[in-house]
Amino acid sequence: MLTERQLEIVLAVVYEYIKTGEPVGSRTIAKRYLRGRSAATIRNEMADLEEMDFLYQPHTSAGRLPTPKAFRVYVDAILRRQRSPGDEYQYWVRELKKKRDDLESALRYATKLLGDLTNCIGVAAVGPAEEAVLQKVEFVKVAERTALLIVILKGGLLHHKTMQLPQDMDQQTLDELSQRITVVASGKSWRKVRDALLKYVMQGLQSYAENCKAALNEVDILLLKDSYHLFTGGKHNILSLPDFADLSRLQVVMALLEEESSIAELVQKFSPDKGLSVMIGKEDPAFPIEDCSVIMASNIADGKKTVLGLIGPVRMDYERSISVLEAVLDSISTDVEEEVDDI
Amino acid sequence: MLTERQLEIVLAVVYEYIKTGEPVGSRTIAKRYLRGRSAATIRNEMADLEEMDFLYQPHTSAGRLPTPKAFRVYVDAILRRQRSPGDEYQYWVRELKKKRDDLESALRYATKLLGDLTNCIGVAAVGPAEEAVLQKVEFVKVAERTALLIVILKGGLLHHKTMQLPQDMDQQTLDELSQRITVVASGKSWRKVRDALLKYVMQGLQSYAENCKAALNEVDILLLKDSYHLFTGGKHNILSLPDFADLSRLQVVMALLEEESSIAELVQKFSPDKGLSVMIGKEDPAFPIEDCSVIMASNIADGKKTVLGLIGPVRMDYERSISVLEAVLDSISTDVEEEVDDI
DNA sequence: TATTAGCACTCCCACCTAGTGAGTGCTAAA
DNA sequence: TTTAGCACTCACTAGGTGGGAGTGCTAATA
Repeated sequence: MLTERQLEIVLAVVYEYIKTGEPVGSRTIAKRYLRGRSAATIRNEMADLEEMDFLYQPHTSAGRLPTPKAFRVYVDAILRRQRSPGDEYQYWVRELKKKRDDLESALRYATKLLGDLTNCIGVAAVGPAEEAVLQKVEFVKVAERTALLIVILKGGLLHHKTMQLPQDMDQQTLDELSQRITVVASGKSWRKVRDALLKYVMQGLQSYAENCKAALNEVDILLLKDSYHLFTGGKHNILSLPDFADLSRLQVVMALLEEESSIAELVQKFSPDKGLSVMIGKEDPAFPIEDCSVIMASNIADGKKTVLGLIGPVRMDYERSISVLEAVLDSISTDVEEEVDDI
Repeated sequence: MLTERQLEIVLAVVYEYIKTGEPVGSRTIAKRYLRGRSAATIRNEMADLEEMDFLYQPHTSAGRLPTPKAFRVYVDAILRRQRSPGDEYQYWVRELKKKRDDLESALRYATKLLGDLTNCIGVAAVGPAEEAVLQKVEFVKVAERTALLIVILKGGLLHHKTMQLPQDMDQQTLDELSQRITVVASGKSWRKVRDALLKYVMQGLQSYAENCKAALNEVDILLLKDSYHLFTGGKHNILSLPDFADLSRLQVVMALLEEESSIAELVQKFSPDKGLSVMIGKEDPAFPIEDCSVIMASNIADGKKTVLGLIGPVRMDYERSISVLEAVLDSISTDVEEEVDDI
């Protein structure tokens, strides 16, 4: 589809455009990237590339700008090649690792860091605690037919939720229920024990069958179906970018970011085994903003699916952004070992 | 200090400026606000008011703009007079009341609502649970000399925190400790029982005196000294305001908002018995942004100090903003009754 | 056939130049 | 004390100009 030389030109235009933000002329390319050829030759190639929708001119007598298609080619080239971890920002990443206390605050800090290091907006999302290992499950009665469900995960993480009970239940019976669940589930991941649990839990609590089912279901929701919790940081960074000098464009981006639902959709869609992915311009309908790119990567942290991302202008330094993102994600991620033990 | 007529002119200039955003001329004031007098008269008065630092001219041949001093006069006049609850936004406030589930999400929603209704940035902060009534206190061992402290408040609210124990302690002893604290504190506010608690808690746990002290201290921190948790919403609103057409100004505001610490300071300083207060321009050093005003009000919600605020341009519709803020705050606030019972 | 030098052409942009109008300060009269 | 009148100031706009970067096309060249 593209000749070797055309590819070279496309990559050069994108690279130069990312650096300067200005339309790139044939002379520049000839002088800095394809020294053997003259500007006229490049011009001919460029005219072809324009027909093929890799380049376009903002007006007749201007240089060329890359289209999203050209960015795609450029980013794919970066992703294909082996990336080396940059050094300048390693200090910050170590700093983050040092401060890493609970996941929430780590992510909050990470989004700021991501944003500041790349001049983009940092986003983070934690999903359900699918891989987490349980330590204790407890129900506390807080009102008639209302209980507070508390799940403590290994490492001291705590999840809780207020739930309605189909039948009223006194605290003693709730304790019995808590006890039964804890005995079986402790030291294992919920995903593995949930199916085997109901029969055992019901023993001695037959008259509360409905409650038992409801209780297990709520734990299910809490640990497996909990929606993603979002963080963003460094929003102010993009204000200084020339790409967003236009206020109306800025407003669209900010409004979308505050909406959260579209970001959540984006994260939801992004399955962790995808590694790292880059969306350019309006490639993904969930983030339909021209001139914005999204980079996302994910891993497991504290037993939870964790997605880290960057939102910035299409004209961003992808190379740097990607390696910052990878480094930060790496320093957030943890592997929690699970006790091997059956019911 | 100001004659009756001068005051009238100041209020008129502020009012007109808030409406139009343009410098206000003597003719406008004469025609719309002081019909008896001619423009020339108003001009003379205005020259005096300029000397007194209530008005200024952006350039020689322009109308007058109000200084922060003039805004102060205007706002004080509003605050002095009885305010009527507006009707147009009552629908949204009712909606908020309907959705009011847990305090966190209510505040999150409230900040959005505040922002959208007033075209400002909504902020909210919840402080320590000073007034809350306890239901249960529990310690769960999660590692060698590390325990998870869980405090359940009446109504099913939960606070938790990981703490270090001076001495190691097995779960059984931790249970004993939990039990002792719960028995005394349940049904009362922590503030009232904390001082009387230590002696009782130590009984039977003499050899763990250090741990007991540490444990009570941690509950103290969790319930009384916990720092404010901040929310902001509707940040995108100010992007469309002509007052922030200047990107650099916008950037300063956004950066400050993301910093959080200065907002926290602002909230911290604001003591709840102050009712409602308005800071104009750089009146408060904690929010040193020219052309920005802050309105804050606070109350108790779910036993916690709750501050609601608005950050917007100095040129905002104070009348509307104040009444929206009061209405939203009112719909968030709750009074929790406390059981009357002594140790 | 691919490449290149030359040249006319296009169009943005920065700069300048009135012209317009809203609003002022000052003065002198009511 | 108030007001009409008038000269003056200054931001804002529209229209005009020159320079420069970059193009497309053509014809000569390897």
